[in-house]
Amino acid sequence: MTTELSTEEKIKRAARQVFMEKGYAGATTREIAEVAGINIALTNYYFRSKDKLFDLVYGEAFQDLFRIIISVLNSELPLRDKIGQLIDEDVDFLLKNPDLPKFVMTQGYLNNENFFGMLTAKRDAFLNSKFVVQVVQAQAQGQVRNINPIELMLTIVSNVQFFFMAKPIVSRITQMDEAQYRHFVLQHKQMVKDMLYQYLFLQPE
Amino acid sequence: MTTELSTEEKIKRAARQVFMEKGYAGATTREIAEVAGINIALTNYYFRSKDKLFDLVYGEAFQDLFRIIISVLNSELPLRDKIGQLIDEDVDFLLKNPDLPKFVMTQGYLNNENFFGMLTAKRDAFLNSKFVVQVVQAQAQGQVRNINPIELMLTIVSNVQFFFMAKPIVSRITQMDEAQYRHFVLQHKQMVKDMLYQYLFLQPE
DNA sequence: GTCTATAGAGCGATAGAC
DNA sequence: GTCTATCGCTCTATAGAC
Repeated sequence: MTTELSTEEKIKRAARQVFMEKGYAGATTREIAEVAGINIALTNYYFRSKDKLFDLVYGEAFQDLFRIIISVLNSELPLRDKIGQLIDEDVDFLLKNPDLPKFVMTQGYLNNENFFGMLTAKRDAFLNSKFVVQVVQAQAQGQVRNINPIELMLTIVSNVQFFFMAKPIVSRITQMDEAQYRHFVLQHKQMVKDMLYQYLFLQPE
Repeated sequence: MTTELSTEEKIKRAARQVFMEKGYAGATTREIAEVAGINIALTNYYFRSKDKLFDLVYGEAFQDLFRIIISVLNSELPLRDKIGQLIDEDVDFLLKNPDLPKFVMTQGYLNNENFFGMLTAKRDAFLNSKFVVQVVQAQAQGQVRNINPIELMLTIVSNVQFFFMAKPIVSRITQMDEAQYRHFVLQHKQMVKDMLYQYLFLQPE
């Protein structure tokens, strides 16, 4: 039995759902209020405006993802396992927030100063992470192919996010239902890992 | 000297630009008319409604991409070169239509019957392509790793599209300007090729 | 805190003059 | 074909009662 949520929390959850589904322009405060089971006036009472509510929802989701990723980047795992776990965590997160990539890519949101500052901070956290040290060291020892760590990270993300962003189109083309698609994505993780390992880790001759 | 465009063509180009930039919900017929240098009434005179104009723009862009891809799939190239060319053509197309993936992924467009029919036709064209025959044959001969051709194609697309979809965020994180980002994407093509070749083509022992 | 009612702006679409 | 003017609608935001 779920405990009764505060009105504020109900609005935030409704906003997350509707914004993620429709994007900023496509979402309306009316629909958010309806989903939350309250009226429009209350959304503005708690969050001042549609803009501010959007910023909040968007910022929180992003923070969550980055927090997880950076904690993996700085974990004690060896490089190979760490790459595997980055893929696992990325998939897990997106299974819970399947519309986030769409949401992220769609919004002309990047002029927002708060968001820009956050991005810069995360970039620095990445560059100073244990992960980058591990990559550079392994490359110096000739164990790992010489690729820019940022390009590597982006390649990992690329191979995961795509299947969430393109889900509507891919699941139609492949005629998979919800459960089948989920299974496909989980299985695809292993292919991505195999591909990256095979490419990255150089065989001793 | 560009020859003078017809009003119809001016509207179509303006619509392409504005829809790709803002998405369906974010775009307004007023802005399209303004970009085209005409008034709102004319957009409706030529294209009846915002919906129909959107369908047209979206459909044409999609057709262009699929036409190129399918012609490569059925070309006479050996498998390795064909995969390379799929990557090249995909990148080339997206350099000319950088907002198409965003446009595609964003729109809750997939309920449209025309579009669904088109997708199904393209899926069949893929499954019946020379490319699929080549993959299956090479797999039967143990030259290529056993992966579903659709998953392979999606992986190729995934590794290209991402850098266009995520461009605003990636170019900010990496602090690259327009020219630098273009160079990065072009260079990244080779990494994707190397990665796929390394993974797919099995070494004879 | 929560509601109803509504102001004020912007939207898509069209009527009607030229 | 092209325009101006405007209708009717929906949106965000808020005023004001409870």
